[in-house]
Order: sequence, then structure tokens, then C-alpha cells
Amino acid sequence: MEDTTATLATELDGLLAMARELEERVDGDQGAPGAARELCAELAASVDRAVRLAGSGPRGGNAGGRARVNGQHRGGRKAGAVRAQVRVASMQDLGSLDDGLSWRKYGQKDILGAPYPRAYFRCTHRHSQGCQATKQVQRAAADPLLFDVVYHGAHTCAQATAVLVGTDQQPPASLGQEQQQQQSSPAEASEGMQWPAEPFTPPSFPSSPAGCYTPGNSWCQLAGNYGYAAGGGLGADMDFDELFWNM
DNA sequence: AGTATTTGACCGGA
DNA sequence: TCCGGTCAAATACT
Repeated sequence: MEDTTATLATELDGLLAMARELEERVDGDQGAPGAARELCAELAASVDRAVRLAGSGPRGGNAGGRARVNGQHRGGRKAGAVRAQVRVASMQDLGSLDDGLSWRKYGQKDILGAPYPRAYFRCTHRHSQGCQATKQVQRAAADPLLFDVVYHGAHTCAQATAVLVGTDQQPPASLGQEQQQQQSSPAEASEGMQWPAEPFTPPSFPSSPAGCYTPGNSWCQLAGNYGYAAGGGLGADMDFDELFWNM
């Protein structure tokens, strides 16, 4: 086990280094998309190896241009929730917030002290399969491109099971594609929602296809998408604060 | 026609 | 009483 842990640490370390470099390049030099893609591919491979080394993999994995995992307890969320921060690379990249699972928006609330409303989602299969998973998405006040995503409950639907299995076998791309049939594309979905230029609401999270999707300045989809990939979609910058799975 | 989203109302907890 | 979370009817979209 120690061997695996050490290797995993090395991989993740390299991942972080590459991610940072990638971020700098993309942010600072838009004239180097090629290099960015190259790094992105390496990043994907590295993360994929790390994921496999991690065995079953943590639920609440991530896939995005930059992955950052910390164990900070940042206030107030009750156990049983998985909290993640997802950064999109651009306003056109909102589809990146997809996590490979199908969610249905059931509410939206203005939160006291928050400049942006919070959106509430539940599993599409809640009624048909009794899946109790829900998630809340709220845009960070400080960073308009940063979304706080909080997952509640465990996915018990067939789709989630398939995604979990896919951790070892294949990315949940197939799932996303299935959903594509009844849901519009990520970009379209994002546009379709009420997203005013300034204070817009969190996006709905339609399933999106995996793959290296770089319409503008978005990041690459990583190869390994964890079962409960919180915002594991394209171009997402994940920042997991807490991982509680004692449900 | 079926499904998803929007939005105001309702309910429970602090 | 206030606030966060959910419900459900109306509406929009495919």
C-alpha cells in the first residue's frame, strides 16, 4: 500500500505542477493553445493513473484543468455532504459544471448575503428509481467564475452506478451521451437559462459529453472521471473542502 | 406529447 | 420571525 501511496503522491504532485503551468499558459498567453493542449493531455493521463492507483477512487473525484484537494473544514456544512468548488474558464464554459450525472433543477433561492442565488438540483431519477441525491450550486461572491457545489445524499440510480463502475472502465461519457438525447447540449443549456450578463444564476447541469472540449479557452476533460465527479466536467477547477461519505 | 425549467408559495428549523 | 430548502403549477422547449 505504501508503494501505491507514494506513486500516487508523485503523480498528483506532477499533476499539480502541470496544472499550474497550464493555468499560467492559458491565462497569460492565449497564443499557445497547442502547448496548453499538450499539457492538458499529460494532465489527463497523469490524473487517470492517479485515479487507477487510488483503486475504487474517491467519490467526489474531479476532472478539470486544475485539481486541488485539501482537507480544510470550511464552516458549517453538515456531514454527508460533499462540497466542491468548480471554476469555469469562461462564461461559455458553464457546461463544464456537468458531472456526468443527470440533474433536474427544482428550485432557486436568493441567499442572504450572497450576490447570486443558489440553485437546487435533484437526481432526474428521483421518482423513478428513488435516488435521493441532491446538489446545490451557488456562484462565489468573490469570483464570478467560481461555483460552490454541494452534494447531498447518495446516488442510487442506475446511471450513478454506471458512472461509478465507469471509474475503472471508462469515463461516463456514454452516460452523458445518453442524456444528450433528451437534454440540450451544455452550452445550449447554459444559454437557455436565465443568465444575465452580470448577476446570473447557477447553471443547470445537463450531462455533457466527455472529451477534450475547447471551444474557446476551456480546459480539457480528464480521462478519469470519478463516480461522483463533482463538477467533473470540462474546464472545471475543483476544490474539495470536505469529503464525507458516511451515508 | 413528454420532459425540463421557472418561480412563487409553503414548511421546518434556528 | 427570518431564512433555507422543497413543492408544485405554469410555462417553455424539443
